[in-house]
Amino acid sequence: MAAISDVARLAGVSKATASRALSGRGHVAPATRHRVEQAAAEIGYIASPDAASLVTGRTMNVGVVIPYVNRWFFGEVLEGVETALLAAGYDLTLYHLGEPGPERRRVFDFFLARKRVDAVLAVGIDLAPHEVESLDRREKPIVLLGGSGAGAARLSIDDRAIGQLATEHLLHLGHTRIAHLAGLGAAAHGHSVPGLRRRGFLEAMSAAGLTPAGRAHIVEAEMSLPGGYVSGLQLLGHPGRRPTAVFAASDEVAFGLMRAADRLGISIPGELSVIGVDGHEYADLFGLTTVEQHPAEQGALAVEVLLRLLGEGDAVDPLPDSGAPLPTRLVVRSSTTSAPR
Amino acid sequence: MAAISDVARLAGVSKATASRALSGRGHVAPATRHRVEQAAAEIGYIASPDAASLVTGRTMNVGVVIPYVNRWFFGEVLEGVETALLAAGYDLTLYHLGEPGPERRRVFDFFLARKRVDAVLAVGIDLAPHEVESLDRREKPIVLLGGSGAGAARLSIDDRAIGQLATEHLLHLGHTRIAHLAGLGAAAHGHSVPGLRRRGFLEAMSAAGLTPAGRAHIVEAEMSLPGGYVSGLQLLGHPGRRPTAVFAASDEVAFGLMRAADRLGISIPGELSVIGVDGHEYADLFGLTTVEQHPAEQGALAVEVLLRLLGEGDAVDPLPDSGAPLPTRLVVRSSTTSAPR
DNA sequence: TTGACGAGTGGAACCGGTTCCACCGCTGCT
DNA sequence: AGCAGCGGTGGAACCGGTTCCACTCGTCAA
Repeated sequence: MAAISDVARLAGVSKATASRALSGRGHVAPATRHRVEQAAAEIGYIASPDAASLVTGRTMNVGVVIPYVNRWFFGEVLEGVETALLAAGYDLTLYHLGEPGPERRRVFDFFLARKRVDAVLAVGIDLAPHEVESLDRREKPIVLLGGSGAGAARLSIDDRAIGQLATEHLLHLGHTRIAHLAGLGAAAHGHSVPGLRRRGFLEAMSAAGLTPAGRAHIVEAEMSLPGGYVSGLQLLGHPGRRPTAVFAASDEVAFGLMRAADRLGISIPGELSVIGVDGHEYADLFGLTTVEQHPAEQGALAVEVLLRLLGEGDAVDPLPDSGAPLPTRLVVRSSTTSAPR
Repeated sequence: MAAISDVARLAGVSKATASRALSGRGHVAPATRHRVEQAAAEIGYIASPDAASLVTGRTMNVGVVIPYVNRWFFGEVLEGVETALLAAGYDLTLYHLGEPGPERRRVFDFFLARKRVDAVLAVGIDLAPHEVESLDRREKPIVLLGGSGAGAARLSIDDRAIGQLATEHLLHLGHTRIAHLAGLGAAAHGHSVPGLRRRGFLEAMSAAGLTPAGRAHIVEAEMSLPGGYVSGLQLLGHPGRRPTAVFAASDEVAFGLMRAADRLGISIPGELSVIGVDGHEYADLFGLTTVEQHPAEQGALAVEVLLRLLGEGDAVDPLPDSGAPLPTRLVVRSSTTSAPR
């Protein structure tokens, strides 16, 4: 349709001047700028981002890699990221990485390697060294929110401290038979989110002189409500040595556990205290005690860091709290209470 | 980095031939093609999509406009859409439209109007005529999944029929005092999703010779779990003429209602039958009777239609069931039972 | 008065592909 | 034998911007 040369002709200036006037770079007399803007508006000129990208090398587009969109935490992050990017004039290209597989390789080698994104924001993903390097080589900044990957900027909460804090809350209430509904892979991957939360749990327990009753008191669950339900039934199914309190690796897992308790006729918090992690939007409704984090804000913050890396805005102000873990907060509700007797 | 001219030089051919060899368009001798591919692999050549877009006008990128990412239905659709687009080699640029506001205008006038997307897929959004027209003028196909917008290809379930079906299920069980937890705006916007479901409800009721007991038996709720809880308390709060069955406009609303019933000590299904709509992943766990739809499949189907409109693939095979409503299915679980006495 | 400098502008190269057109040589048909 | 037709290839234009460089003109300092 309308190209910048049309605008230039209509305004009686050269392409060069029209470009300067519209993009705001370089010197243009105010009167000229006005004429060009007028002309652009008149013919409904819209710049082609492709042409601009081709020559500047900047696409104004950020790739977001995320393992789930339908888990509360990730959906919330995505919303925060999208809003922040849009506000900065950036597009967001979404890559939903399922379980590690051949698809994943395709995303990194084909989609992200092309010159279509200026940077990559990975949420809750463990990046392999060659994946980081492949993006590094193309000088695309990477920001990690949670997850891991050597050599990339990284924001995250302190999952170990969270596990500790949640467990200590239960300990302070006098519980001693405390179980942990961990995320899948907690035992196998010590550095993963489930792994760190599990470690915090174990540290708090042993600091209190307690050892969880064997593997019966640490059960792994898929990090979802149904996962919590299934593993919850398993955990609570043996009436003999049933725990009086459970630290669930996420709120969704906790909801599933509560549902399982309900099904088994175990009252909460009377017979069982439950604490989760996340600050899920339903936590209040279900009276779930939890360690809150704020995924939408985290997403916005990650975008801020990313824009800094891209040299956007005044490079003067330093990164906000770079290095420090993101804020979390213990919120006590009705799902936890003192140990029975 | 490496440009196609480098590949061409290394392979000893012209840019033109290198381009043909790599893109697969036009005639190239097998031996030549092989030499070019070899050369491309050797220097790690990756084509610049910007340059290609500039000249072909095709971006291999689809804009997806969605009002929520953190509602189950929408998250599920998004996953389906993303997977299908990725498989076809397309990128997905996400635009999260909050409530109608100034942001929305910006998305349509600035982001979508540029030449960066080949087509737009709008999920659950009512497009204003000028929004459709603005995209039409730029010859960008639009596919609607749910929502409305004259002049665009549209896929949707039959929300009126669903309301009718759900209500009839309750009627068949002998209920007569049936309430409806409608979505926000159901009364005001008759053509919206909540509006159509409400209409189906009313039609089924009057076909059975019943009239809902005034406005006390149709309450509007935000289409979320907390929304269903709040409005559920309101609906069930008057013990006098409490309904024996409720048709909730979505599964999430139904979950909230069930939670409210729980809080009020009303047993389900003993004292109250509940039916929802969606086929939420938690429905099975909570024993919720529902009219299932399949958002991920719907998303994939919408992508298929979109690719057809873009002339992708063999244009021979016709649109799948174009015009016919998307499939839904009544799934009876333990939240509904015969009317008391 | 002269020269340096900066604002303001135009010409042209350039980004990295795709595609039109011309051309060559070979096959196969008349 | 002559020519149409096609496979195979290269040259060059082109997509729509941005930016380097050169140039002019006016101002201000030496």
